Amino acid sequence: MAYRKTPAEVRRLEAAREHLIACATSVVAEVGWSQASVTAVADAAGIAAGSVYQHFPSKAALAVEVFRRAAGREVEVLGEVLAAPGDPVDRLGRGIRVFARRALENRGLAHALLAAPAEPAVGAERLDFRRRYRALFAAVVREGIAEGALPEQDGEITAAALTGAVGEVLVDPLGSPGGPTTEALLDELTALALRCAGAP
Amino acid sequence: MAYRKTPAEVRRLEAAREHLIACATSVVAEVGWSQASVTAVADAAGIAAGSVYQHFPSKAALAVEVFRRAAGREVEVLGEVLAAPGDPVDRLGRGIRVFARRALENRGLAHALLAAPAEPAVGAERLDFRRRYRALFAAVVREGIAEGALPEQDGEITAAALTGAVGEVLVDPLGSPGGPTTEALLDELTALALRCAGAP
DNA sequence: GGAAAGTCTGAATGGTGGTTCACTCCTTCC
DNA sequence: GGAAGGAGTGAACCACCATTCAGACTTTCC
Repeated sequence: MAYRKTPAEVRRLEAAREHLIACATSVVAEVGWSQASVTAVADAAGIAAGSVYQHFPSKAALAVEVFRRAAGREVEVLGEVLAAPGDPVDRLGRGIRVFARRALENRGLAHALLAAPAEPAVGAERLDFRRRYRALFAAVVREGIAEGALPEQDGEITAAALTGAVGEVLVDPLGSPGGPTTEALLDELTALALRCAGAP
Repeated sequence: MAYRKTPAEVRRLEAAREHLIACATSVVAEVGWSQASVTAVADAAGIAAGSVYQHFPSKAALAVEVFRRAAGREVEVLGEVLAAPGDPVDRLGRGIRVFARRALENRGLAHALLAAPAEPAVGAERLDFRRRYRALFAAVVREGIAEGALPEQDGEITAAALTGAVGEVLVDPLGSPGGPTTEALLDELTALALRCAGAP
């Protein structure tokens, strides 16, 4: 064996991979999955198209990685807010607010995660993502019911509705033009979500 | 001029076009937009691929027509229910029920209209479709507010949320397997929607 | 320094699917 | 009946991308 990867070399490769993922994420957030060709992504990362295949076996694999990273961050943040100690209804409101604020702050990415047309592999990932969101919301709703703060209801359905409602409000051009300010939109959305769950 | 279209001929062409649209709609409902190739649609209609271009200038034009027809029917039905005379809150509940029931009865089509990946032209049509749905719901919500039956709120946002909520609950695999019955799901969804709008 | 073993490149390859077009078949009208 | 012109056909065409691969360039290790 005349070649063993030196730690520096390993780090360099790792960094290149991360850089590629980061650039791909930007491209996707800007132009959507369908326009994010291998060439476009490679160009953005400053490498040749062929080099993408040093890091990922296929375009789909890269896309899935991009999705997982971004979605994972979101789920994690939401999970922390919802799992904090305190009144379930308060936490639900704060969770909605965080979910919505983050989406509004990075609309492109939010759109990519929630709605933008994508290849099947990413679509499957997205289902999982929504399911995880749903599970988080459902848990808090159930807690609220147990405490008597929320009326009897199917937590799963309410959770799905919350995800859908926030997604719909955000994805469509409601928040951009002459519409309400971000803060007003967040207030309205939070109030709506609490009504939706049946909070007084 | 040695050829003027006879009425019978015109009717025959019209029928062929309608037949093509109907078959295309079925194909789309069954396999989604992305799998509905020109060849697949033509096969379903029993004509050659090239013949599609006798009726439509491009695949996108056919897709848009298919979408418009189906979406138009839905908007019309919902519009009738929501515009009926009577208590706004009642009408809202009935509207949600109709929206949801129709979607559950033809899941494939509902999925195609609401969520399935599609080419940009169809995507644009879909935005319009959702906007029309929103406008219908928003009008009823505003009526409810004016009558004092619903609390103060931004009708547009509530309407968007209702659309998103119903869509999310329906599109994802919530209603198919061991989940609740259709009727139970409809009840739950209606209750949720009314809570969402702030009905007592 | 130089051989071995990578990494990187980007033009060529291949598959997919919408669109075209030369041709056949059918309807109209004299 | 037959000329004129539209409708229908389906194989060929073409554009678009993901993917590959032979060669150029780099790094490792003796």
